[in-house]
Amino acid sequence: MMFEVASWNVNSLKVRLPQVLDWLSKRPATLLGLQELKQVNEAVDIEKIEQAGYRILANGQKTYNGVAWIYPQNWSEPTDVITDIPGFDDPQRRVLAASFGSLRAINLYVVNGEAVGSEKFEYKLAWLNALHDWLASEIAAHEQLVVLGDFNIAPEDRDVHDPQAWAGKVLCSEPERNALEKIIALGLVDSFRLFEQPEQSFSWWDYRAAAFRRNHGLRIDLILLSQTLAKKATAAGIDIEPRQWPRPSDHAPAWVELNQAQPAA
DNA sequence: ATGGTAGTTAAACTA
Repeated sequence: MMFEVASWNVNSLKVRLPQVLDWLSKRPATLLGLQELKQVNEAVDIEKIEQAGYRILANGQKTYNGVAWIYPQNWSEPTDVITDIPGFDDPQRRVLAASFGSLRAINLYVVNGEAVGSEKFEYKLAWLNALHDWLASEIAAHEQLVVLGDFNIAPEDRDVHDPQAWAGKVLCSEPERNALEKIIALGLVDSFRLFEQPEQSFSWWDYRAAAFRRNHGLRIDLILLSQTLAKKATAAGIDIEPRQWPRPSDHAPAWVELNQAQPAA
């Protein structure tokens, strides 16, 4: 009675949909959060997804951003869908919360932030601050909560291939890490660290400079669990195989296995 | 080495 929750920044769903369905074909009972769709909902190839036995709930945007849940066809329809941080005015599609039975699932594409001190960096911190306040109420309301996505923050130095080179830089800087710590301190657990992991485990590698071949990566794709769900986690990891496929996303999928009946299966 | 690559969209923007 297990299922899996996973997170994958696909950097264009149009390009990567075949890879997504290929990846899911080997792990059928999976709730998959996608980021960087780079397409509007109307452009998503729903037929291909349904042929593979899945459904999609999307919050898309043209060219940039966009998030979605892909869930098994035999699950009941998601409810209580939220597509924005409440009260935070933002034209960018970065948030998708939905309930699958008693499972509350929040999918995030956190602002990248460009460079410490930039305008986009200030937007990132404001966004994270608003996220924190919203998640406080979500955690209070839902015992079984998963918050996942591309956080664009490496939580600790062990999540960075060269901590000295990245020290103080965007994705690793203190203000970002503090904001993430504050969110986790609301009562969430980084599922990846519940289990022993290989050193130098990363989820994102720059396309440039042969970064993947040299494992010059960062772990910025996270699956955070509420205390109740953390107790049900039986394994977690990052699957680097799709990063080795032709024409890959620059991110690899992160996953966690939960010892629990599938929502409304 | 302030480079390099990838996606979208049509020269520039974002990552």
